[in-house]
Order: sequence, then C-alpha cells, then structure tokens
Amino acid sequence: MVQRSISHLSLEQIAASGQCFTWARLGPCRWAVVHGQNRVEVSQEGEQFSFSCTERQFEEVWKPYFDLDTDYGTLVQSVDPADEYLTGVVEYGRGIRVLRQDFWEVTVSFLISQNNNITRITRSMAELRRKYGRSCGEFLAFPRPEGLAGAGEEDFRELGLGYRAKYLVRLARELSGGGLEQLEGRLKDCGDEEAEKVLMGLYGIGKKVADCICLFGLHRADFFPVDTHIRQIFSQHYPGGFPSERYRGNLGRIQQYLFYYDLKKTTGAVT
DNA sequence: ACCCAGGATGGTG
DNA sequence: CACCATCATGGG
Repeated sequence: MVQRSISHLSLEQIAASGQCFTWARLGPCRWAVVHGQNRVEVSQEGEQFSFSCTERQFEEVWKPYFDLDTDYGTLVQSVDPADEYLTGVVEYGRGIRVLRQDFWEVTVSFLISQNNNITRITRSMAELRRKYGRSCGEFLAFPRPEGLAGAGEEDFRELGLGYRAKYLVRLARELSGGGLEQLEGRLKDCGDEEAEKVLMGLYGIGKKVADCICLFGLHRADFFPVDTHIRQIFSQHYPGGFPSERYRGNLGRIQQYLFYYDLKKTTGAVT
C-alpha cells in the first residue's frame, strides 16, 4: 500500500474526461485501473490517495501513468488572467491530468471513438477486453493485436463497433506478429509532424484520431485534437483564433481542460 | 422521430 | 483542391 498527498488530481474528473475508457468504479472515491499488465486500486479523499501496490510499482508504473512528474500548478498559473473563459475552464477541471496510457490501447480506443459517444466507446472497450483479453493473474488485460487478429468484421460488429469494425480487423492483422513493436520503434524516431503522418497512413485513422494517439498514447504534450466540442468552443469563444503559442509545451493538457468543461456543460453539470 | 456523438473514407465537381 | 454522402448504432 502506498499513500501520497497529490494536488491537481481528481479520479472522478479524469474518469469522466473521455481520455481513458477502461477504469472500473469500485466505490464513490475508489477506482480500479489497468495499465498494460499492471492493475491497481486507487482511493481518494481530497488530496490524499492510497494505491494498492508496492513503492517500487508506484514509482515505475503509476507515477508516470498519472503524469505525476508534471507540475500542473505552474501550468494553471500560466493561464492568461485576461482570458476569463479559460480561467474558468481550468478552475472547473482542476483535477484533470493527461494520463500516459498504453499506445496500443489508446490506438484502439480512439479508432473506435470516431463519430461515437463516450458511453458506447467505453462499452465496446469493455467487451473487447472481456471477449479477447489475456488472463493476467486475477484480471483481464486488454488484448494485444495478436489476440484480436483472429476476429472478423462480424465479431466486432456484435460488440457495437458498427462501421468501425472493418478498421479494427485490418489494424489488428497489420500490427500482429511484431508489427506493433515495429511501429512503436519507428514512431520514437519521428518528430511530431512525422508521427502524425505515419499514424494517418493507417486505415481508419485520420488527423483527429492520430492527434489523440499522439497525445494520449505517445505522450506528446503539444498535440491538440480538434473534435466537434473543440470546434464549437473555438467558434464561440475564440473567433479570432486560440492563443496556441502561449501554451506551447502544454497544448494537449489545455485541450483536455477545454474538452472536459464542454463535455460537462452539455450534460448539464456546469451552471 | 430527430439530432448528435472525441470522424474517416471514397467519390464527385 | 474543396465539398459531400455515407458509414452503424445507442444516447438524449
């Protein structure tokens, strides 16, 4: 058991932020989180957290996963005080962080996410894990490409993937047998622009999904995925353009604050 | 019944 | 190049 005091971290907010689709709620302030072959149960009371793991696992796996080496306090302070909208947005989502998730799982998540809603994405990811997951001790880890490569389009449609089923069929087969490791290796040597281009070369992955993969799966903090929510925000609050340069180095995190706020607003959680 | 959802693809002008 | 119909399917 590891106990830590951590600021700028709300499990509740992150779980509802639409960046990860595989957390399981265990209680009011308690979540089960799976990352690769690791699983942890985390509970939160204010800024007090307890993780069901060893110190070593915390340092090596969960500290990076929760992006705890990034100073969100400084980031929050860097927000332009004259920008009342963004100031409110960051204040509202003060517990948001951008997780450092697994590349393959993020790729599948956001491949499925296109023209889809978060509830359905979450359900499809759970079904994929339930049907094709690898047994990993007491829990199921998300399947690797090999675990999905045997499935056909109809198999994925049954899980609610709809027309995206054919994308996943092809992706899983292409990245089986070392293809995934090869792709990850190649992406390491790429700059941001190049990485985005490489990902867009995959069937079913366009610019927006590629940007999500770069941000959430490759941990490249300057990607700023523009989806329907962000488009709406831009037209409503930044008709003259968003001040990207000011937030260079943290554009992805700023994007996540904006997205989260807009997401809650449309569900009526923001007054 | 209608519109929307963390869009991408393939075809057309 | 820029548009645009189409793609499944559940949520609100």
